[in-house]
Amino acid sequence: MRLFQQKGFHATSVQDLADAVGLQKGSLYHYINSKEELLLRIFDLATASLAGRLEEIARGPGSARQKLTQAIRSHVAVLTENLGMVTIFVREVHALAGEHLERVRAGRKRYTALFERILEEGVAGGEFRPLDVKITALAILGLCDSLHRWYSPSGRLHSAEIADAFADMVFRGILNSPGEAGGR
Amino acid sequence: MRLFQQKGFHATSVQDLADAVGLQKGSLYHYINSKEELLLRIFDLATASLAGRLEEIARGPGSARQKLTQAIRSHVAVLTENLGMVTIFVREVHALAGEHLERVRAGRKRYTALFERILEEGVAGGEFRPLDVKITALAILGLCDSLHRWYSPSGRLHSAEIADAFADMVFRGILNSPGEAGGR
Amino acid sequence: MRLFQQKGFHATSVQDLADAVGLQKGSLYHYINSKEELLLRIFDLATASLAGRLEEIARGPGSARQKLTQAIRSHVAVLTENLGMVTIFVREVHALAGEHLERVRAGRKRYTALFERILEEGVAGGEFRPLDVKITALAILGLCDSLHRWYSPSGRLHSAEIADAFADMVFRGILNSPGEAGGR
Amino acid sequence: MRLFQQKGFHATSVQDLADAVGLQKGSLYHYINSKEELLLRIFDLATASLAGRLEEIARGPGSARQKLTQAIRSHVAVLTENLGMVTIFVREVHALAGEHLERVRAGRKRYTALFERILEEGVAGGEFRPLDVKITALAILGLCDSLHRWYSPSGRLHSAEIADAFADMVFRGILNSPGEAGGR
DNA sequence: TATGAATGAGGTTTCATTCAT
DNA sequence: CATGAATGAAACCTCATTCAT
Repeated sequence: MRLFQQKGFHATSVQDLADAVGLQKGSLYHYINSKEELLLRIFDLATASLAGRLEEIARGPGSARQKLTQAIRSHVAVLTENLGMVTIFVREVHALAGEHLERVRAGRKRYTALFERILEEGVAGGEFRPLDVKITALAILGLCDSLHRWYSPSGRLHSAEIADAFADMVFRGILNSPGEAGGR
Repeated sequence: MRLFQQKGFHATSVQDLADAVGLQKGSLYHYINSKEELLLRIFDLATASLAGRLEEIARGPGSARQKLTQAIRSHVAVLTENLGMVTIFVREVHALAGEHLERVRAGRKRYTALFERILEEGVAGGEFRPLDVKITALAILGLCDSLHRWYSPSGRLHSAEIADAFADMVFRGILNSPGEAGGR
Repeated sequence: MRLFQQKGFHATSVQDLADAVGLQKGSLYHYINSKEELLLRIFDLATASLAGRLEEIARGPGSARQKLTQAIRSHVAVLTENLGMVTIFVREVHALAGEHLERVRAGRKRYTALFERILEEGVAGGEFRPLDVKITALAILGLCDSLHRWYSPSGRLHSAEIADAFADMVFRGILNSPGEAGGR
Repeated sequence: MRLFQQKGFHATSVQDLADAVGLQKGSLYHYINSKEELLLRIFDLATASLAGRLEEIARGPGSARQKLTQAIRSHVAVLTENLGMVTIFVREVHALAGEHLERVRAGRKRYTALFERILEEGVAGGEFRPLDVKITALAILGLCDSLHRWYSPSGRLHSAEIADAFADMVFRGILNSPGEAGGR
């Protein structure tokens, strides 16, 4: 992961990988079938990490706002705890091909769909404004994913704070509207 | 651009490029010095396209809210009109190296800084809530850039509509707050 | 060595080298890092072969004339025993670049310096006429190196005979001076 | 010549040559038929420069010693006045092929043969010791050619002085033989 | 006389992968 | 479990040369 994140998938050679784990190139092939398969494993891992918590949240109790707050927190947590993994997840989709690509795209679609469902609930229940849920779901994810460009574990902000800032932005926007004061 | 967008930079061979323009591999090198230089040109073009309009907006008159609305519109317009170019811009930064990488990163930083400046104005003038402008700027851009994952010129939504939806989201969030009704 | 000697470094392709050792082009790169590195190895080998014996001779006992005789014999021996290597050494210096070139030039300089030292000793001790030792050292080496243009292991003259002929020439010149009769 | 001398024939591209004369690559081909032909011209020029004076000297009057002195002077003069040309002449023979190579080798052989004839005269007339004239001719040329490794037009020694030093070395060797004092 | 676009072969090198040991 | 030699395709790039304009 470290290598794929730092150098990119194509720029990382099997030799680099072997060096990193202290093996010869050939020996690596006892553990993987191909370099692409290794990438796929990372994608599967990322997909599972992301989807795991979110499904519970989506199915669970609570208002749409509460669910979305939790979903954002969960998403941000996975991102901050697995920065390398998620960077790869965001950046290297097009390094996959054929079936592998399909599999990953399907996983992504399912994940986005969970966000869409929460948004639909909120719109239906009047909590959220009438929204284009498809676009909004992607926009929220795009907003959160911006993290991978600046987040550093040693930075000043912690995962929870970032998640709250993002949630604030998503729910209330950036305008200074005196009418509604904080409160979640 | 088409090839880099569809296959990715590394997966596009010079042979592919030559075929696409109906030349021999070698002949291509009358027009470029290296494959990376070709990518760099795309980045420079993208940087210029994005920064061009934004600088006028940031310097121009109007409230912070008006400026940010225009900035988002401009950004979205460039994205929708140059989907291929921007996709490359977003995806292939790490295919550059050394000086080239520095140049592009610097361009990006300047662009983000313009957004930050508008946000600062808005916060100082009380238009916007107190915000972490750095994070918010990146979040807004991340939100807008999500476009490149789903936008199609032949789709149902036009550039301006999308920009307005994004601006709404950025300013007012997604909550159904009866207090503040639309109005920009 | 054979190929570099026969065709010259630039005219020898990696394909030629691979064919010669019965490998694929790519396989060759398990043993070398680059074609130039291969050339460098030959230079290092030649430098070592030449310098090895000469240092002992220069440091050892004996008159300057004895030392120079031995030095010429040693030089000629290395030449005749490693004709290919030395031909490359003489001909292909300018195929190296940067650090490599420096390294080889430094080695050459050290080697020439040993000849200069012997000449200085001889001049100081009155054995040799007052000489420009720098020029004379190079001239002697140039004289000896002419070998690589005509020597053949199967030829009529053996290494030792050639060395003696060269030494005679160097010490006594070609004039028929009845005063000094042979004798070394 | 400058380029071939500085970078070597193979390392000099037709582009380099065109740049140096302020033309486009294509335009150069109004003046030459091929890069190799250009090299050949240099060889022909060098051959002519060297052979020109020497033939007169060899045919002319005078003792063998006088003729050889003049031959060395002439050779050294051509070298010092055309350093680039001669460097190429010495270094790049193997860049030629086929007929061209034959032509140059033949020219060289004729040139060496003139030296051999002078040596034969000297040996027959008792001026020179009994010598292997073939080897000696090449040795003398090797000795003189060493010039191209260190001579600089701006250096301290002039062509004539160098030629005299070489002639001294060739005739009398380097030994301090009190019997024969200088005198040419 | 000069251009510069185009060629096409060939250059060196890298790479993911295989496999006998 | 590990090696490392070997593969062979493909990568990017350079080059001498040609030719219509």
